[in-house]
Amino acid sequence: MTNQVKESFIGDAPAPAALAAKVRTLSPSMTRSMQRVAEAVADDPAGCAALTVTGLAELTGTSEATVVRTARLLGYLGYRDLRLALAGLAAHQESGRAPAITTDIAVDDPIADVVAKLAYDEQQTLADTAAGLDTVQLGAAVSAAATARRIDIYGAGASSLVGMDLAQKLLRIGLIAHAHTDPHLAVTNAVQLRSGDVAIAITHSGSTGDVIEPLRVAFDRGATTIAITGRPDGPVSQYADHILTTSTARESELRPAAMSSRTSQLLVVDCLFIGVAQRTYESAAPALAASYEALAHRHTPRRR
Amino acid sequence: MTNQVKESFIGDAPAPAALAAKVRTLSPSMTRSMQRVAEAVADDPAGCAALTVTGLAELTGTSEATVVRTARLLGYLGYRDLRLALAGLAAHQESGRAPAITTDIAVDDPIADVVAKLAYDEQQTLADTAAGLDTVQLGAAVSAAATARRIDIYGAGASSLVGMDLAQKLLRIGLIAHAHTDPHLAVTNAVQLRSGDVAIAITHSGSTGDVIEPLRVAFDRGATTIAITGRPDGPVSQYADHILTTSTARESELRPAAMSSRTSQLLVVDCLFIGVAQRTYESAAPALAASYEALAHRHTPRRR
DNA sequence: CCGAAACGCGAAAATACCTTTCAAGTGTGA
DNA sequence: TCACACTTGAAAGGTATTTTCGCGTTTCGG
Repeated sequence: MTNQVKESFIGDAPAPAALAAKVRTLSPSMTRSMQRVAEAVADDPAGCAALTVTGLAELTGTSEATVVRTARLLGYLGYRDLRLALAGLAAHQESGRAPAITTDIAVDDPIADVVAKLAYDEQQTLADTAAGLDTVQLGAAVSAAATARRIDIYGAGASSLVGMDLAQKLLRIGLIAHAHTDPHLAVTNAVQLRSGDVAIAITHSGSTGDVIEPLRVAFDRGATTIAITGRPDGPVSQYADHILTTSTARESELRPAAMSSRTSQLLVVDCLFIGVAQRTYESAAPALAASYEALAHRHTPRRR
Repeated sequence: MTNQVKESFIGDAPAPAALAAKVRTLSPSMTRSMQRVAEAVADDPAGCAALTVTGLAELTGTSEATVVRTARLLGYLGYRDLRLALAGLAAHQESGRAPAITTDIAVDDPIADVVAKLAYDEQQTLADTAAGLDTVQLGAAVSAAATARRIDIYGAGASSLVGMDLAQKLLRIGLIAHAHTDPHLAVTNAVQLRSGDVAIAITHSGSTGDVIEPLRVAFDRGATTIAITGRPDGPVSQYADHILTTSTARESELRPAAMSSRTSQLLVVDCLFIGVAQRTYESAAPALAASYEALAHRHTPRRR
């Protein structure tokens, strides 16, 4: 039995092009030696594809066991599987050579460079997120949200804004959505949830207690729970029926993780929203039109 | 001895994409069973890449030995080598069918296409924004904000979230910033502003009365005013000392302008923030570190 | 039509490769 | 300082691939 689908609960998408991104996402949860292996693989996929387990183990100064463990963590069945993916990736990058080297944003960068670097980084983040997003999970999340009686959203800090953004949009197409910012009220409200309701937790770190707690309660109450997180192996996933992974961009001193993760989260949220809007098109379209119409009156006429 | 170069006089190049052609060329010099194997490989490279020698042997009704012999004849070191090449080839042809990401998002697009299109659109928006952003205006805005006694931010609807995002970040580096959502309170507060203060209005349409009004008051009071808008010719610009232009992405029925403008606004806001952080690095760095430290304690430990 | 030689082919042995287990090493918190 | 949990590589255990070997078949000269 070669093709058994022994999918792992954590990372399961074979990830075609987004390997580098995946390495970055999972890197924090890796041990030192695993990181060495992952790094080698991300650095030179083509080269590694030519190596056997033993070869890669020697190259990275680790053992075969570690190599296999790393492959598993990255979502593959084993090293053999990873190697095949690597071969595919190598063929890919051979055709589309994109150098695009960007250095970190420095304190003394002129403003024009800041704009360019920031824009490039965010574009990269979007590409990574799109590539790494599990469409099956997303589809499931969309289905749940589209038919939900009510949707509760939890987020803290920067993520709370993403939650509000989602809530705003869902409300616009006539769904009952609410973004909670107060953790106490969130829990209090979560108790009211039951099967047929949907709870969405947004946390980059995957371990924000204030967000996990209401999700846990919702989960226990039988609601369908969704986690949007950059750490799919984090505690939040315990209570999530569907996990949507955001990508982790490089962060620097001037650009904390909270900031770069937002871009990724917003893309995921937008996808979720569009998906839901598609499913509920009959009611969504008129609702959108109506809200647009209502807003038009709040604009002052444009002077020419 | 695995890698002995027992060269075959006929074909020796690993043949990247021209596998089908090679099969046809070599076909006459193959025995019947080898032809069956070669045919299977040429027909469905991706499928074969997923099979082991044994699997492919069974599929073609031949033996492992024959499969290996065929691989050799095709110019590979063995079946393992062929399989890797096959994987690469499969990845290639997969990338061939792009989901026509330039078209609008349709109601019946599969979820995977939605993700691709959305990501592509947002990337485009970022590029446009970065290209169209006036760095002189941005520099001036940064200077004003970096030295401001206090910063008030106005936004309505989706833009209010962008305002909050900016306020959150400025607060994190020790500046006094406040994002107003209530138009009445915004005006009431704007009255307090004076020279040395900064007011920022965020409006995509450039004509949102609720946002223009407080900016006007601030302007009249002598504060430095900044407008972040997609319509630099709109009414809001009358009262803005510095205008930062966001780009307008294509909008469609499923994707209202409010949604696509957000990406652009956030990039501008990020640039503004980074600029300010650079200028106030001495105080910003420790403040960032402190807020990071404070948050660390709100994370539940990660289960391994 | 017959027999010998060459060839095609697959079963099974041999090998290389991958995976799992396990125990020793290492750091960490009480 | 001890106990505990986590890392890690060595080695055992399985699979997949390659090689060997010999049987059956075809071919061709007599």
